[in-house]
Amino acid sequence: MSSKNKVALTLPDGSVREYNGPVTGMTLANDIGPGLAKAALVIVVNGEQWDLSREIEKDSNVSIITNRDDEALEILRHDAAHILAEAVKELWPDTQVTIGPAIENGFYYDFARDKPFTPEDLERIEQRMKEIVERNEEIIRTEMPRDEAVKFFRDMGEDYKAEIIASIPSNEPITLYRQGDFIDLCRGPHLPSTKYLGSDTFKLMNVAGAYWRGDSNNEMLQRIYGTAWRTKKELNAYLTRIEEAEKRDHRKLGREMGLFHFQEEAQGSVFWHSKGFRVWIELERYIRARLREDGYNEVKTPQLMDSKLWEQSGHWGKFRENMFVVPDMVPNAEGEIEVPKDARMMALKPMNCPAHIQIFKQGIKSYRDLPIRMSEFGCCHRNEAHGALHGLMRVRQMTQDDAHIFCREDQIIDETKRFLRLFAQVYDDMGLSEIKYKLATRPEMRAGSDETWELAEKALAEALTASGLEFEYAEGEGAFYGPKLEFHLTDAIGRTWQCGTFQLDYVLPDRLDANYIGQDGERHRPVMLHRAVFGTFERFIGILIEHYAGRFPLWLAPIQVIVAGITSEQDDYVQSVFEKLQAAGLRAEIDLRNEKINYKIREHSHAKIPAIFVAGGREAENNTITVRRLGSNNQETLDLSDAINKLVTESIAPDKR
RNA sequence: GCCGCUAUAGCUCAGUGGUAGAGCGCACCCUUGGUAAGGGUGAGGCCGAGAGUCCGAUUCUCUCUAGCGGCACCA
Repeated sequence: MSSKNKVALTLPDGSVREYNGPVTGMTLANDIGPGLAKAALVIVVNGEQWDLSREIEKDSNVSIITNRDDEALEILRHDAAHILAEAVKELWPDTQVTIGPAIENGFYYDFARDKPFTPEDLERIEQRMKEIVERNEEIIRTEMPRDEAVKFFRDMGEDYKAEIIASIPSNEPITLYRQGDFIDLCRGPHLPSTKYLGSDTFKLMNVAGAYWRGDSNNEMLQRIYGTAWRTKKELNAYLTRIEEAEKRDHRKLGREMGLFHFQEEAQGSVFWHSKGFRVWIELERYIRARLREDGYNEVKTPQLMDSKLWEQSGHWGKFRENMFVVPDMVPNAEGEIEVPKDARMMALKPMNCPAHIQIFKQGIKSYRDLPIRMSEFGCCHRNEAHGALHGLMRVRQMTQDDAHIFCREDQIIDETKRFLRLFAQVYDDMGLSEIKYKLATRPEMRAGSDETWELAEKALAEALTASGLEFEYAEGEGAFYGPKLEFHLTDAIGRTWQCGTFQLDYVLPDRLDANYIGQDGERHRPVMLHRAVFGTFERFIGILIEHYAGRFPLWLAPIQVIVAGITSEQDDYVQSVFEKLQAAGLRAEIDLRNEKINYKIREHSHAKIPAIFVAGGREAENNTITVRRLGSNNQETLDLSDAINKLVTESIAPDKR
């Protein structure tokens, strides 16, 4: 028991330091050693990050965060955001500040103002930030009573800040941070002064619009993004990393490799060129085989269906603005389009599920028939917002490797596990390992009872855990008809995309009146599991292009091998090699151009062709071939049949190995 | 859909109030060369679409369309 004034601080190594009264983190660090005092950034007091200048009044467990700790970077970036805000306020005092957190790789700050920031403004701001860093302004924490704080910010014309205070729970203190003349509402903690952020370790990246509080009903603010690091070296490494990553961008590679293109007349829909479509064909063959192995039966359902069905399914109500709707009519002889009032409305399917239920409903199903795993490479159309479209990742016409599993409630966990096994197999085959698993739970707007949701969410969590997968919850992100598992992959630029999905649905079978006869002779509702492994071919191929940086494994490569001759003397031999490669089922091309071998090698290497077969006089004479593989500067001369066999073996798809 | 930026040759990009240029690619010719660019010649553009200002617009202004970066929405 410590006396009233004494403060005992327990360090991570278990040692205890006693003080005769309140003590700051800075004092403690100084007492431990001058080296630590220099490196110290923030102190953790009973698990909570505190400023070094804040007085610790009670016995506590403490640890000191230095520049070397990962947490330091986040605090540094948060400081950078404040310095950004200070710079903007100095340059344009009328601009209102709102929020500015640290994010992955950097920070941002949202401002409210009429005039947009220009690139020149960004330069000025960055320059001013450097000045503020050099000023080495002390960052001072103060607490303020709630009412006073609201008035304080209102008087300054900072209405957003006043609004934020109102949303802070009443049991939490209102803290302000001052640096120079700039005062911001902030939870903290911050570093002792602005110079802790180096003047050459950060960079402003871009400006973008962002809604106040993330709500599209609110006004739009101007967000400035920046990146910040411990050292200039780290900053440069990051900038280089981004540059490198941009080279893998599937939109760039897709054009360079001639895989696909987009054009205005078909916004958001892909023109697949023959090379790109070869990847698709191979993937489709592969997943079809995997699905068949796993007990799925493939179907094909209509593209265009009466709006009545969509009304019944609930899509008309919930998904209407994303649906392409067409009247069931043709233009008159003059080509004019007049839609009669009573025209039947048809919709291009945005999903396959209602159609699959129609198939399920044909005939009477017994509990013995379940589960039924019904798959379809369904081509769907969704009228995505213009601003959402993004290369292959977000399109308006997409083909899913979709399937619906109709099952009894007692089969849910087994079916989930079974799906997770399939999923793991497929992603392993593709060499994709960095997958984020998320369990999306009940949203505010939802159908079904809480008990049902409780059960469904538990079932998914249990199946994930049983499959040994680590996951995080995405609260409130579930579909209105049920919770879902989301499988996220990251693209070259660091954005994450949901590919595979697994959703529980108690609602749709009910709305569309699907039932089966149970053991008890009564009718029961089946549970419907919506699931996709790739998600959509479009997005998945986009991810694969970036994942492989265009260097597809042999089984997926659009062109697997190119045969090139050294001189025109070997044209006949080269032609015969090419024919043998084709006969062996390989995707081969031939290069008889009047170019030097150096040139051909360079060009085909740039085109990311996995194998180049070179034939000169020696090869033609001995019936051999010299093989050069992508990524290697070595070459190897082999008997032609051996070389072909080797390639054939290597190009066997994972499902046939 | 919202905020901002961009749109010139197949690709990457210069450029100008007086209707355009480079490199790569492409075509033809010379060259027959052994593993990442051999040489020469040449053909390609309604300067995204529409309107306005001007004697004259690819250039300035406005509208539209598409793309890009975010936000919102979502596989």
